[in-house]
Amino acid sequence: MVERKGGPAAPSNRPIDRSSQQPVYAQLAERLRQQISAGGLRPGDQLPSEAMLVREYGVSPMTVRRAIQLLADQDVVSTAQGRGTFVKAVQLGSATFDLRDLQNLFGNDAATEVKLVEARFIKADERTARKLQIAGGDYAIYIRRLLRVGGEPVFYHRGYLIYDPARPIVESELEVTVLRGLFDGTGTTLIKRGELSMAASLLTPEEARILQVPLPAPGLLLEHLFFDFEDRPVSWGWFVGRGDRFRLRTRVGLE
Amino acid sequence: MVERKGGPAAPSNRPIDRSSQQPVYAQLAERLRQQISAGGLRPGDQLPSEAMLVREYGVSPMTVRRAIQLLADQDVVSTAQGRGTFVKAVQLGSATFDLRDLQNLFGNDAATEVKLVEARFIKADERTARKLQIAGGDYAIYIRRLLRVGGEPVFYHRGYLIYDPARPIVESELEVTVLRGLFDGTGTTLIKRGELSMAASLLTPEEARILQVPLPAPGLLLEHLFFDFEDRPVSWGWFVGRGDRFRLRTRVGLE
DNA sequence: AGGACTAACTTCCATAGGGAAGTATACACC
DNA sequence: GGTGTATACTTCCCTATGGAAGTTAGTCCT
Repeated sequence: MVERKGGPAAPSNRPIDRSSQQPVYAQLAERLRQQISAGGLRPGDQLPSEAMLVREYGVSPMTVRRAIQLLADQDVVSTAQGRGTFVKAVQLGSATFDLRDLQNLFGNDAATEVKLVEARFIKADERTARKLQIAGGDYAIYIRRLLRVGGEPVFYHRGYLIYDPARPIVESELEVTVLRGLFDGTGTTLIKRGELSMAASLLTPEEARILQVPLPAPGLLLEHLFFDFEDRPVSWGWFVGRGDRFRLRTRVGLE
Repeated sequence: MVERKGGPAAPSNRPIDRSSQQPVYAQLAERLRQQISAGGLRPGDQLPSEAMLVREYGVSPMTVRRAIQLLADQDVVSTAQGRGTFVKAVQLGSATFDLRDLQNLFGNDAATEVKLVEARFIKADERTARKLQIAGGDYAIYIRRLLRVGGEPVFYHRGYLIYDPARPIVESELEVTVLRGLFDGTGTTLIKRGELSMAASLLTPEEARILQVPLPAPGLLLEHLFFDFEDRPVSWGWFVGRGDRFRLRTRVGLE
């Protein structure tokens, strides 16, 4: 048997595939993730130091850092300067629900249709005026829209829009396609930021009628308030979805 | 007036502060973000190329890449090899609700208490057996817990735990403190991954009684299924929160 | 007019090395 | 026995450079 003269430990598995389409740093991150997933490294355990990984896999320090940073971004490991890199335990608190599932409702599928139920001028009541930062009694636009998938009502959307002839957004917001644009970013570019909140509610009689469910019924409420690039409110509204049909899913941990 | 012989455009603002605590790449990212936020760069616009930013700010290419990658991670810009880097429009679909708010309920505040309502053996019914991947009729552990903040009930948690003397997790799961550990990752390290889902529901009479609300009432339902490092189910359960008290918030866009 | 090729851009990847900043530990000293 | 100090380790940051890979626009040839 011939003694290796290389490092103290033999290269853990097969070496990195330099001809692969996948970048080296991604391959390295994948290796480490697999070691954790397979149980070779448990939560709290310290990973080999960057210098060791450099020797072990024969890659440059920056590449190793890049791989570890990737894992840190994904909450798989945590790093502490001067101490080392450690495997993170699963955190329920780090779970994130995103609205991409909801976005998929709009996507691709031609069976999705948005119907404009109503659009008219109203005088803003006290709450609406406060949200839109206009004077009470000023005019705003009130719109109601229904999102149907395969003929079935899924989402009911109501909102108030700023009415200001100097701001062109109103016109485009009335387009039924704008709903979809809001989700995938293809729509108007006049919005700088938005505040969202989600809660469970009881459907009002009107909501239940539109969504065609018997009362009492639960609804998932998604409220949104958008601002333009001058930080002025542009629109305020909310989606109401059937509680029994609507579910957000996510995962924590590995794989 | 003396003509500058440098680049075509003068250094946009003040130069990077090399003595700052904040790393150079972070400062650069912050500058670019501000330019976008102030409206100097609108959605769809192309950012200066990496080479130009290198000249403009007098930093190395890798540092520029780092800054841009940071913005790309945060969905502020998108990059396309060979074409350039562009400012992204606000996407509702990229919004993420995370449970950190919920985690804060447990944190620090001594006014938070977890009360163990019940814990006993049960024979798993068909649905529970399927979720936990055990035989129907096998024993499992059923626990009910109530989370109170400032004396008021906020969350009601029910769950089924695998009963297996060979697996030590059961003991620790019964500890009331484990709920908190699940959120911040300080608890048991035996969990490899989890599947979560969230929906709106009507409170059952039992839930309404425990949460002290009159019927009918909405509830926010958070279901969870955890697996150990052998990919076997460990626990299945769900949190029910008062719909009128419970709200997840988030933001999209800048600032 | 239409198609192949070239040149000039872009982002992306990886290397090699230097130094700053934080942490833990062994060891001499009082 | 405690206290400071030196040392070795860690992650972190930045530089400078070379080339791969993708896109776009123009030029030249047919």
